[in-house]
Formats: sequence, C-alpha cells, structure tokens
Amino acid sequence: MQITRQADYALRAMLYLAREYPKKDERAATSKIAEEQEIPASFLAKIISQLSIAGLIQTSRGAKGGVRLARKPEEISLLDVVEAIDGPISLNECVDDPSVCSFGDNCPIHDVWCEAKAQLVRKLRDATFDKLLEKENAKV
Amino acid sequence: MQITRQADYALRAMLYLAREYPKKDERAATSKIAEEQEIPASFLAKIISQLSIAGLIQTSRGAKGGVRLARKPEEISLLDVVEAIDGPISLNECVDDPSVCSFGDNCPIHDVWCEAKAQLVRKLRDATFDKLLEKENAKV
DNA sequence: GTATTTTCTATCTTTATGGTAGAAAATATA
DNA sequence: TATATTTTCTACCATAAAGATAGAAAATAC
Repeated sequence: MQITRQADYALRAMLYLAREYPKKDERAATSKIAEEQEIPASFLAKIISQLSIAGLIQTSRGAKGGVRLARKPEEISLLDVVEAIDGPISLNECVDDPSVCSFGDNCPIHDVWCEAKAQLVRKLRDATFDKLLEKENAKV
Repeated sequence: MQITRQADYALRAMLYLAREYPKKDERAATSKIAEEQEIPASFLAKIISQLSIAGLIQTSRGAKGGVRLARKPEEISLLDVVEAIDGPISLNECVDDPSVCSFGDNCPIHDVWCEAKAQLVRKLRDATFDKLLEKENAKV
C-alpha cells in the first residue's frame, strides 16, 4: 500500500515551488524543477498538467513562462497534492463506496478502515507546506 | 492508495475462521468460506495458500480436511493479514528503504510519511480478531 | 514574422492485479 | 488395499494501470 511514484514526484515538485514562492514574479521552468528534485524530466510534464487542472499551480507557456504555486504554502497540504494525483485515500474500497460490499454496517472491519482513513487524512491535511519549510530550515 | 482485493478477501476469510474458532476440532472448507463471505471460490485458493505460508492458518487436505486459524483470534491482527498478502505498509517508498531517495534526512516530507505509517500500523495492530468479534456481537 | 522556450497530449512498454481451470495430494470408506 | 471423494495447490491468461517518452501545440521575446 503506497502512493504512486507520480504522487511522490508531485510532492517534490510542490516542495520546490514552495521554496521559490517568495520570489513573487518569477516562474520556475519544469526542466529546472526536474533537475533539482531528481524527477524524470519528460515524466514531470504530465504531473505538472494534473496539478494545474487541480488548481494547485499556475502555468504559463512561452519564453519567461513556467510554473508557480496557485496559492500560499500555508494553504496547501500534502493531502491536496496526493489526492490531486492518486485520487482519494480510501485504504479500502468499502470506505468511500459502501455499496460495493453487501455486508455493509454489519462488518466490524469496515469501521476500522474508516477510522484509519480519518486518522491518516487528518495527518496529511495538517502537513502544510509552510510547516514543511520551517522544519527544513530548522534542520540546517 | 488502497489495499488489494486479495487483502480484503483475506480479511473476510480470517473473520469467518475467527467465528468458527471455538469449534476446536472442525475445519472449514474453502468452498464454504467462499460462499459465505462472497469471495470468488477459485481465487480464494491462492489467498489461502499465502495465509498458510505466512503461518496465520493451518490447512489439511483430503476428506474432513480444511482450514482453521493457526493461533487464537486475540493473537492475530488486521496488520498481520494485510502484510501477509500485500507486503509491508510503507505508504511511500522512502519509508521502508531510505536509500532510494538521495535527499534522505534533509527531506521534511519523509518525516511525515514515517509518522503516518507508524500511526496506521498501530491502529491495525490494535485491531485483533477477538475485538472485531466482540464488536460484531454488540451490534446484533 | 520568426525563432525560442515552454507546456501539453497521444502513444508505447512494462508490470501488477484479478481471475480461472486443471493437477496433485490426502483421507475416508468399502 | 483400492477407489472415490474432497481438498489444497500451482501454472496460466486476460485485463488494466503505472511508468515513461517523444513529438505537437502554444505563447512570448526580439
């Protein structure tokens, strides 16, 4: 049970953009992000596109174009990014769609998955990019 | 991010066997488990085999053969079953194998995944089958 | 208007999942 | 002991998703 490589790459890219966020008027080139964050350059294009559709970043083409965060780092969490790429974190099919399982509310396992999901989601929602940058700076 | 169907089926099968556990000398037939728990019968064979290798159940062939838990319900948790089928719950590659990521300890995201994993593992380890049966009985 | 820099999208390969059917093994019973 | 029965076990296949790439499309600077 893991997030996809795409989601991991997306997180790296977003972390990079969060660092660059103070430089208000600049946009980062995809190629630059790929190099710095060790992401296959041609693979990052697809990920950038998805993040853009999800409204997490703004993109612009052409010379001087590039990518930047669509909103402040404190308004973006790990959950936002992971769900934008991998879809909802359900842990088990029945959590997000109880109709797939005929046992429904009688199943004691169902409850555990629901609690586990809630707990995980809380953790990831709490991890906003401003907090991550703070931690990073504290380490150095 | 979900467990596989196999893992879900394995949980259902184990829940059934936990209910049957008091009948000390009987063994449940795979076909019976499949029918009761709504699992594709021929698919369950593969899952039973994996659970047996993992030491969670005892199997015996032939007439009067079948399957039963290898130890008490209170000594088996959801974590045991899920990991036996799907492998370790790592949430992200870097959690169980930090060498795959060159950023290592400098990465603030890594820490979040480690905490999230620990939290999830704790939850699943705490959910033993005797507790699940208790809950089930309380509902009826 | 053209060249350059960038995002975007259609396509391919590989891997894993979900599922099946038939072989092999073991026991009860005649 | 032979045979029929009941079961586990294993090799196989089809489908879908993931990972990755190269070339098309778009926008801007000059």
